[in-house]
Amino acid sequence: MKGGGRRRASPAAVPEPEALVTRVVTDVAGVDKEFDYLVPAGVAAAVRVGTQVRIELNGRRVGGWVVAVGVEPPTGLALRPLEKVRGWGPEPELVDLAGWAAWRWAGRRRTFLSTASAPTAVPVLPNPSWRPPAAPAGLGATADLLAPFPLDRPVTLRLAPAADVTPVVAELAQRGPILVIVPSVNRGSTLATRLRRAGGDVAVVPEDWAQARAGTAVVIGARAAAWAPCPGLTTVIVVDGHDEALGEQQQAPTWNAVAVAGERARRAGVPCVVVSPCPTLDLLAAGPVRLTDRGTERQGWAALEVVDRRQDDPRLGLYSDRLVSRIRAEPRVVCVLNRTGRARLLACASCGELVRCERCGSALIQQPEGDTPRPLVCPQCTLVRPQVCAECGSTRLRLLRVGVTRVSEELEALVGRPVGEVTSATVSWPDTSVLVGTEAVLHRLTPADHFGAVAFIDFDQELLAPRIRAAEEALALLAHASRLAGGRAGKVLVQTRIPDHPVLKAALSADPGILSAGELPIRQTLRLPPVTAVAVVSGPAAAPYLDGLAALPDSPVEILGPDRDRWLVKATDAAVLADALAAVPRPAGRLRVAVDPARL
DNA sequence: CGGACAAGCTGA
DNA sequence: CAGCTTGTCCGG
Repeated sequence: MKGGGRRRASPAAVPEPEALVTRVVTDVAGVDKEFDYLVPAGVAAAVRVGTQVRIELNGRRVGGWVVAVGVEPPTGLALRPLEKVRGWGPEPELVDLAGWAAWRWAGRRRTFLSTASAPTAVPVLPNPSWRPPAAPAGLGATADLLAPFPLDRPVTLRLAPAADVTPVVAELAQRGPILVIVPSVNRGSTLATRLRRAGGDVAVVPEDWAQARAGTAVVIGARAAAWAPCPGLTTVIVVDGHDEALGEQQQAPTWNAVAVAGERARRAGVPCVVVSPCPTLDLLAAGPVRLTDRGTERQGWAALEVVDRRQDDPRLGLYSDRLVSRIRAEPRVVCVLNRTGRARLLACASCGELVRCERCGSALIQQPEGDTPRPLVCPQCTLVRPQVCAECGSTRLRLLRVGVTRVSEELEALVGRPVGEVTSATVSWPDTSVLVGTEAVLHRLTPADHFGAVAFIDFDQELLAPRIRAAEEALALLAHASRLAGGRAGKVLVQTRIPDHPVLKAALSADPGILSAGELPIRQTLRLPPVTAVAVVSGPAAAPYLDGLAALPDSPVEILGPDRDRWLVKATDAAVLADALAAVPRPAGRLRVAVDPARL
């Protein structure tokens, strides 16, 4: 702090040499620049790195974050004062981490600062609450896994799907404040409840952001919690580190909570502990994996039954005899099919033409409700047309791919019991002993719902999905189902025409290592992550940007494409890729850079 | 992002 | 040449 005996700040625009000046990153899309402002004497104590402020920029009031205090502004500028101090913001270390993430995923700092901030203004902090949960009575087979951790890279603990992570988290909380990142809000509230029951002070973010910022024993939250405040942090824990929900896949920047957690822990000099029943190649590449004994691991995976459908007549449809008899035999079953609605793909029974939207070309689906014949609707542009073929006018249409609604109707008839339906859009579902749902059903239910069996109706859809990590995600589904079904006592059934797939072998023997051993050579051959680092570049401004990348000295990146106006940029590792992407100035216009996306 | 301002197009 | 559109620049 300079100018202890500072004179009163004059209202004049020309700063006095000793006036306190801050540097601010604005919360305005498109303004990726820092601006300097004077700190009014009355609020100087509240202004630190991370503080959220309001400033006047070009005649309008906008939000921003203080990223430096006591800077030397460029000469000859008439500085404005800060309009207002909005309240507490991210810790200074997280402001730095936002800069790292902006580099790592070719994004903007404000995206990450915004994620690291409270949902509503926090003018004052509550009192800290440091009470940890009671230490677990015994850790059993997991005790050895908690041997001293390296501080420079994450460690993955391979715990079976049905294993409870609460004792591990409680044990680590004995060392001081911990940050726990989980893949879903549901998972977070379950864990929070258990830790609170054990007497721990727990802040669940984003709701309890202010308490987390003030200081508490355990901070828990979903993906964005990788950016939650946690004063005195001693360990970062990621639960289900394989889960794709830990990565932002929809919009750029496509950051990943496991990578943020790892870097955050490394910078703080504390361990990053990742727990996963099925560590991905990305996790294996990031750091060592610690295993329990095989017997313990087996106990946490459900018995898997593979129904080989290669010999079945395709006209038999989605339901093998074995599937139907198993569902009849089980007291409570969940069936999973990753498609909503009645019919996801229709063809004309006379001319064979696919039923597509005449306006936008996407496949029309059958309206899920209403009178028969059900009209056809376009999921893309909401065009509606009666059930006729646009080519030949025939009204006879054939179902090529069936959706969840249709399946629940058909199963009800086949099994002779009422069937409920759960999709991501479902608010509440009936208390039936058979449920049919999209993958969302696995996220909505918990082991406490006592569904002892999970059946995947069309598992090949998962195994063959056009995503880089499709196989790993398929194994993750089986792990999730195993947890829901209650481990060894539960049952998981899959219908498939690829019964020898490594995913199924791995789940059958409760050994996820079988899948990684098979996947790594594929990634090596195709030169895909984690062997390389890739980015997909698209948008109107992509072409000049790629010209810039191609012109970089020593060609650090390989450029492939364009394929449908998208280019693929490959480098030997994430740092080389990030350096290259940052070295080229972004041309004006819209440009999307997705680093390490789910699909290419 | 959104305002300011400059350069380009149009029509009477 | 007013009146309007389109493009580029800039903000402390």
